[in-house]
Amino acid sequence: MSSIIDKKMNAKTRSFEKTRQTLNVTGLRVTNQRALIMDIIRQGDEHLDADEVYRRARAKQPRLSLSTVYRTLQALKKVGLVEEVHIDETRHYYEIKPPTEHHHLVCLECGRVVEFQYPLARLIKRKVIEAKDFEITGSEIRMTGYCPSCRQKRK
Amino acid sequence: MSSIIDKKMNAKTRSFEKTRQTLNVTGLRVTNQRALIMDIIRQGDEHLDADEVYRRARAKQPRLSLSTVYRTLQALKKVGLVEEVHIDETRHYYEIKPPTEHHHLVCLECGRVVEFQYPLARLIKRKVIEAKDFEITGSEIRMTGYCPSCRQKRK
DNA sequence: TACTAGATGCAAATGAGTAGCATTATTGAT
DNA sequence: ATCAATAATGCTACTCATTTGCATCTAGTA
Repeated sequence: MSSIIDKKMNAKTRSFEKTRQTLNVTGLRVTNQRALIMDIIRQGDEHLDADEVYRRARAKQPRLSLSTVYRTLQALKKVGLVEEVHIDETRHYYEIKPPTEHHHLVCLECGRVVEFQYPLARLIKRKVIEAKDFEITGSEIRMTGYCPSCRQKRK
Repeated sequence: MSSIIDKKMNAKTRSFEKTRQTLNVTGLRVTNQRALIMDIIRQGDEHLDADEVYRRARAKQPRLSLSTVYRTLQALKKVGLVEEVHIDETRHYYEIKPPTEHHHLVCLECGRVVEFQYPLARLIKRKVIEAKDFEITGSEIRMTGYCPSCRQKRK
């Protein structure tokens, strides 16, 4: 039975279904809005802010409201499915919680964001935990500077 | 002549004068408002947000406006005299640009902020520069977690 | 001392994020 | 499959940090 369904499903539907599965185990109710929002973040190659998620989501579900986007983002963050990143100071961005730790490098000129890997956790966490006796739940490195092409232009 | 003045000056006046000197070399005009604001940040042991700076400043100069605080903070940041730190997501905090690199550890429960030293620059910058060819101008680590006393309470 | 660009004060605007509340939809039990 | 309980949604109105426009003032300089 599910094989028939499988054959009918295109790539998009399948991704959507997978998202529903994922949501299901979190205890959150599985609504179309949530599945859609999460799907958008999963598909989104860049970091998306609430408004961009909203714009993309409305293309599919015009009645969806911005509050729902905000609330869903908070909910997904709380259950650990998405991560909130602080790339610039004016808004929050979201990405699917990544399996490998990475951080962000922001060009002050053009705003381009480059990710870089760095095992901050392993190196620093232990020291900080020992020294300050904190229980660490999250860590983020944000570096700012100028990307190659902008550096060129400035000269 | 200056010796007479020196004798008349109390600690506060002296700090204020020092601040004027500092401002003078930046090319920024030395106004009472700016000297006062910078002085407040210098004296402030904690991290201050714009509103707290405003409150403290008005005690001395009641006519000073909040816009001036914001504009001054931006100006001081631009010339590199103060640093903007992103401890929580709702507002910006400011501190005198420190000689030794340090970062912040925020308790998610009580909001307490603990600084910790870590030579991020030396360790990571080189790698990032090599790998991504960025020119790095600033870096910030923000770790979140639970401080000892809040951890206690949670149990 | 007079000029002038840069700084200030005030008030109004902006914009991200939140909250209240009536309506709707999901889920677990019947 | 139906239904009640309750979580989620869609509005709209709000909050609150930060910004902006503009008339006025003032520090630095000729």
